[in-house]
Amino acid sequence: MVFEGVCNTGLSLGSTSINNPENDHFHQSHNHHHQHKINKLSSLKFDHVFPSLTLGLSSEHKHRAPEEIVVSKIHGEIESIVLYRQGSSRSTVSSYSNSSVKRERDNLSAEEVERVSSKVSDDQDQDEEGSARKKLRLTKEQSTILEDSFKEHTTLNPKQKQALAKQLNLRPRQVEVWFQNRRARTKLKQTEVECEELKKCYKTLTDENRRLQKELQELKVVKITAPVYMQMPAATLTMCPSCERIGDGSGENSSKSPFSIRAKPHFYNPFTHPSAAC
DNA sequence: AACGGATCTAAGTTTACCTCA
DNA sequence: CTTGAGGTAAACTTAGATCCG
Repeated sequence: MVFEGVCNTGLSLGSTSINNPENDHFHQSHNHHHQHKINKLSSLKFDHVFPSLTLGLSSEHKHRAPEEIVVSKIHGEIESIVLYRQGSSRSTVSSYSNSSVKRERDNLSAEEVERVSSKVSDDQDQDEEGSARKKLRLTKEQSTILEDSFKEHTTLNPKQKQALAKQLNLRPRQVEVWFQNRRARTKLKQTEVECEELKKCYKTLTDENRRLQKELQELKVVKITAPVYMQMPAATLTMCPSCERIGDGSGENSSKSPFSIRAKPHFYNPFTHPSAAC
């Protein structure tokens, strides 16, 4: 085990050396101050990213215009109303999921899910005026496509967002929110990994400290029984684990005496050197 | 150069929904 | 079958940074 590898977790949020599979994606967008420029560049190639991904939706759904309202009927009753609105950063929820339908959701095709799970109150104005917000649950297909997209790039430029929203039959705002939350989850996961590394580091250091304390006690006993050490301050006696010399940490004449005295307190790195206790 | 609006993101919070005991 | 707790994720809010006219 190498000390630096354990403790250099880079827990500075966004500047880490942990080898996390998601890390690269995260750092691709770390410097978001430059993201506007990056987005402008990356938008040029976005059309090649998902050349053939579909949700199995009808062409009319795929190319639905913003603000279009689709009403589906099942057994003669209005079963769902799907709104596609744009331009509202304070998006009100435009879909409602029937609880009896949700459990079946993942077994349905995207089209079926859209038909049966997206519902809205009769009065959209009421919805916007503060009725309980309803939460859309993404289908497996939608989640998969979003995840794939996230692997390609952790942030989206407007063009990418628009294209993805169209592909998924979601509002661009929903795609945007998903990416925001996804980045947050990635970062949280990364932080948890780093936390675990720090715990390991702490435990190793604690163990080593305990071992060194024990060694110190033993050396104090040696000092008492061996008069040759009497002139050295007991509390600063140390033993180099590699050459097994004893020093007092005061500085001079360290190289020639078998009882070396170091200029500076020596920090023994247990991760890069074999333990003296072993 | 300074200013203000538009836009984006991170961070934190709220809340709908789901699972499970 | 119902219920409450806890977890998850979608949606929201806020603050700060950057760009651009």
